[in-house]
Amino acid sequence: MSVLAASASSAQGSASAPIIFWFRQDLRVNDHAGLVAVRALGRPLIPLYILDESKDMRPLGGASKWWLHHSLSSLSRDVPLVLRCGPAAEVLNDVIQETGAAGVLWSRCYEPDAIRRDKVIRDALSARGLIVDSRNSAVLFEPPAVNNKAGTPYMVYTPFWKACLALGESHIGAIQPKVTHELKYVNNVRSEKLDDWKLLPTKPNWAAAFGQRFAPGEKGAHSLLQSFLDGPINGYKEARNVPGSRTTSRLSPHLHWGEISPRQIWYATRAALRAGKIKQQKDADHYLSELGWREFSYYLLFHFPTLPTEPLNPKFAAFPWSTDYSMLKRWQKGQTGYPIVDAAMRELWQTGWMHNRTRMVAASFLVKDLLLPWQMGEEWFWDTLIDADAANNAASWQWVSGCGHDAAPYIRIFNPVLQGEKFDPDGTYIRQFVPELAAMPNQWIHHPWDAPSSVLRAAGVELGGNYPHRLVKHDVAQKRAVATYESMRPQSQPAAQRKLPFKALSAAK
DNA sequence: TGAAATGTTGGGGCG
DNA sequence: ACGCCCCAACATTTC
Repeated sequence: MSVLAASASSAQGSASAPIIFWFRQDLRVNDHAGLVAVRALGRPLIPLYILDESKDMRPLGGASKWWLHHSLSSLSRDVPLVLRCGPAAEVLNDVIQETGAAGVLWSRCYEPDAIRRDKVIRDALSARGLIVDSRNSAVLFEPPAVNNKAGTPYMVYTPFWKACLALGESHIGAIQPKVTHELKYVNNVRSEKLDDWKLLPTKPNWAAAFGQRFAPGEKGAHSLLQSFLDGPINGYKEARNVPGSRTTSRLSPHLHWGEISPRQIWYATRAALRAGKIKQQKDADHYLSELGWREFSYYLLFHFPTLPTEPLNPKFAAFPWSTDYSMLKRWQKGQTGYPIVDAAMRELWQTGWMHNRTRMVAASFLVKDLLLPWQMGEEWFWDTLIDADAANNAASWQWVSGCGHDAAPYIRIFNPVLQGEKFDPDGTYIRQFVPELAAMPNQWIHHPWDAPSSVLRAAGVELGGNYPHRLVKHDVAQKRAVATYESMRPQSQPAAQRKLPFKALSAAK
């Protein structure tokens, strides 16, 4: 240690001292502003990934770990990645000590625990005279750049996204060149073995089917984007709602880990539109507006750091949630008796991913039909989704629950039968993930409890046997939800007063 | 990114 | 041929 430390301190001031790039949720080498900044410094690079499982960071979900393993494995084919585990501040100190590094660069994160951690690290390193620098790599529009006239955060998606679009492509900036082949690397830095981190499940290997659907890593992300823009984006505005079809881009996990940047998606989509590969502007606009929802989620999490756990609307703190957790288990296992909900939850369990339409249906069922707290759904999704993302997950659960940023003036309750009939009319999705219903005719597959017993028998379905009875009757549950939610609604007050709780919340931040 | 209730319209059956 | 009724399909309103 003493020899290393001595050489370290002498090298630290010199122009040849290496620089650490700390990879986090930017696991790519293209369009990477941080790596371009490393090139500008002209110093040898130590590409570092830290597995930080300390208590002040939210632990990764199981499915996220699976993805991370493969993503790191992919990234380490492009750069000689150094792997370390431990509290980030300590690991960075160790690597600086060992190598005499002149400083650390990273891409900014927007999760509250990451912001807190990064600020501590930034302050400590710069107090020691080390180089510290961070860039945006994760969003088109960083939260502080988007402001309304009143100086308070936007609380409704549409005006938010309009304000973003008004900032324009000059704000989004140009794609950054790939620079990894121009960099020199420090190649004798101690690294842990990825396999030793045991990020992959073993007994049982519940991720067995994940790899059939997804190819983690930067290359996988770009081939997915290209194949999406080569076809399925045409008709996207409507077809995106059909869970039994392959009509969404499925880029969410790649986006979460930064294997592809929203900027790359933005420009590729615009280019495809100009080239005539995308026939209708509305399909391109709608696809990009989905990136807008992601931006909005990051924006909300930035302005409201308690978003993952506390309802945005403070009235909901006193919501009389159910405590029947046996129902939670049935929901998690896809045993609710509602075919579209069960298909959704089993898709999640089997593939680590769930279609956007059925995320809304399944989430609405947990919160509105079962009256179970949305935080429990948020936690389950966090653990089981390969695209688990603190901002998207929290914002979406709050939207579904009606305690967040949904602009609708009514209580939005999804009817699982109607949603099934509307978006999975021939039962393709249900047949895929709820095989015990595969032989049910279209007419009954979304509500088998109404089917004549002869139909059930012919399809080999026994309600309460190989497929469960409904946990609740939706019409009854719907009325119960309306009655319960009614107590959360503001009494008939002037509109100006109704907005007060939100203003007070943002001012107090 | 909802659902149910209510309103409107237009075609076909039928006296 | 005409008016009336029924009702499906679609549109609008309401919560």
